[in-house]
Amino acid sequence: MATNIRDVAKAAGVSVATVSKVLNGYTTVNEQTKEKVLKYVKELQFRPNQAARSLVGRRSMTIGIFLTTGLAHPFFARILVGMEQALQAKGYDLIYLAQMSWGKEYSFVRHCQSRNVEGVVVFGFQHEVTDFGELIESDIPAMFIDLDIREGRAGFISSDNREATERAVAYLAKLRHRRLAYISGNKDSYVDIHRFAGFRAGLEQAGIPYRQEYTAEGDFTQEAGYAAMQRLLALPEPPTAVVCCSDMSAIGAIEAIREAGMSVPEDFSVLGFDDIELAGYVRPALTTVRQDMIAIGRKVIEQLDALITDETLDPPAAIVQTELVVRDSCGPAKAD
Amino acid sequence: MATNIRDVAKAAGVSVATVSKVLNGYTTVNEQTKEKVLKYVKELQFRPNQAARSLVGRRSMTIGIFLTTGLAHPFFARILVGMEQALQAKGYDLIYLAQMSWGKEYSFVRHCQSRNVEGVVVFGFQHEVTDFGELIESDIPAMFIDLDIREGRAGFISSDNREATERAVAYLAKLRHRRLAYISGNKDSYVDIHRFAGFRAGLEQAGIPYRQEYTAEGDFTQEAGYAAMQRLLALPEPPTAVVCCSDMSAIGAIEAIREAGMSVPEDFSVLGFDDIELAGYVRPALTTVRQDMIAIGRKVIEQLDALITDETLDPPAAIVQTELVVRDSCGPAKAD
DNA sequence: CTGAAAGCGCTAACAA
DNA sequence: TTGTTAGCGCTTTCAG
Repeated sequence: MATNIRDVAKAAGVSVATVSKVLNGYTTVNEQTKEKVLKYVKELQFRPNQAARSLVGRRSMTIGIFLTTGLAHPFFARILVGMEQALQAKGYDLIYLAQMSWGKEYSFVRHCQSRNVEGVVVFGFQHEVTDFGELIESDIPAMFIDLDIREGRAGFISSDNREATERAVAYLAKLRHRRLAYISGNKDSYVDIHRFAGFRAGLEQAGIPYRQEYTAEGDFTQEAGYAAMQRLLALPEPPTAVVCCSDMSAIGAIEAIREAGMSVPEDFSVLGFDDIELAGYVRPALTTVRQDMIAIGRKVIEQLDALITDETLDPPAAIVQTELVVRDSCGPAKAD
Repeated sequence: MATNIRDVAKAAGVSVATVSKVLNGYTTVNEQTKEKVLKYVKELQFRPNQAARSLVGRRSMTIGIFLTTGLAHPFFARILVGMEQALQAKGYDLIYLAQMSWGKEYSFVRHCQSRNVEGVVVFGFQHEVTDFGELIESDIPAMFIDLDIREGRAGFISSDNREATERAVAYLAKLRHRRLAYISGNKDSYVDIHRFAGFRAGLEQAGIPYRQEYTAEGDFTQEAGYAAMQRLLALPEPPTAVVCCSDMSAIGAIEAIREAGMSVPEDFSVLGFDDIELAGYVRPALTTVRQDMIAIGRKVIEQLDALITDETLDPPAAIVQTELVVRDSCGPAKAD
């Protein structure tokens, strides 16, 4: 059986209260006694039972995680890596609330409460999919990734989507492209709205008029990228370059371009977004905007911890820098 | 504040004991009372506090997870997807014990105990890296993935590595390759031992004598695959086909073959293992052994649940079927 | 500076 | 069939 505080107290010849005080850093304990207690804590490898701890109102050191998109999301793994570092630094464990499915009978908030979760990180891209009202009203500290919710005790974090896309357009413009297209992600998603805004801003910067027909709707997937590109190519005056809202769309777009008998980057430039692992392996290797998912993971925990430990803190809207990774999918515009 | 059992009892006009009995499925409760209690449970959205529950010795419905390799492992995401299904079905939540680092000061087992974890899944590939002795002695039900530990209350699960590789060799032999090489993973890993055994068995089946010099040591990475292939290519009589212990090694191997001025699959056939996402995207697309990581994830939880709920159960050694995915990286041997 | 005792939310004997 | 009560392991007043 696991050792408990009484075992330690008995071994050290003190009361459980004293052991508890030592463990919780009270200064009202004699240095001698403290040493003695600590000695037995180490010897017995005692770790206070978290359940009992959180029961008496102490911190549970548990953070919950929820994904609206399911575990299969391509970034999830990397975000987790980043979270891991911060989790360790701050002393939290991460609990994946598996039974969750938002809706009528089931209450995510209740689930969190029953698990004594101190805070929760939510990862997803669409507002409509789920109703976060209950969570926001619950006053459980929360951090959203790629979802601009900032209300009550909930903040969010995301990449600098707008600037990143603006820079991407500038890069393409420097390659002398003038007919620039945009393949969007899901139209109402936070990231798409900002990337699209960046696209338009970039156009303006470069003195290129915006053309409605050069915006093709997608949904972040390869299939959508493929279909969107086909539509773009069917235009009377097709574009010569495209910025895609995701690497997967970019891959789909390249597929469509190839099928139309053209090659990338000679005839057409394709710029992606994300820099997923695949990006460096497909041919041509993708020129793309790298999102620093590890930094996002780390920061989301740091911010959440801040929210948890400081009740008065205004919920953050954290932005993480991106970087344009130049590979082989973009080239100079052909003089025509 | 979260509702507790007393709130429900008060609302329903019964004692807390009655509420508890209803919730725990005791049959000694009047049908009327039960209905009434259930009504208020639903109305107040009551969920018993897990901490209190596990404190009194009830099940915590919590499974811990530990990765010797860190979160960045390429399979982890897919395994998680599989685990998710089973977790939901069985009603567990998953806790990632983040502060862990095995060794002197830190006890993984204590950590599990302090979190009232009912069972734990461990994922990694090398025995040496960590000492699992403490875990095995602790009697905490455990399931290892790709690590053949079967002792006490610990079992394991893995793909049919031996048969898979044997089949892969048979496939290559059918393409009339006779000079078959093997690029290994870490030599002492469970999976490599079995894959290598399968390689030799396949050779024997095909009536091809084993040649020591055709076995090149790697460590699952792309770099190792690249280096191993270079060594193979430098042989006086180089092989014409290679089976690699991972897709990443296969990708590295292809790189080396190209650099040597040959092409895949025309001059050299390369067969991978895993079928990671990349496998279908690199050129040539990899012919490879697909590991069903989703099934592994699902099964590992099911087996762990069995171990948890049945104290007398013998720890399982579960094997999951693989499938040879034929793409473009293997072709017929050139008649020479 | 130390310890006795109450109580966190829940379950399980035991009484009624 | 229901309620009273002790106690899980811990923290925290409050006396000593």
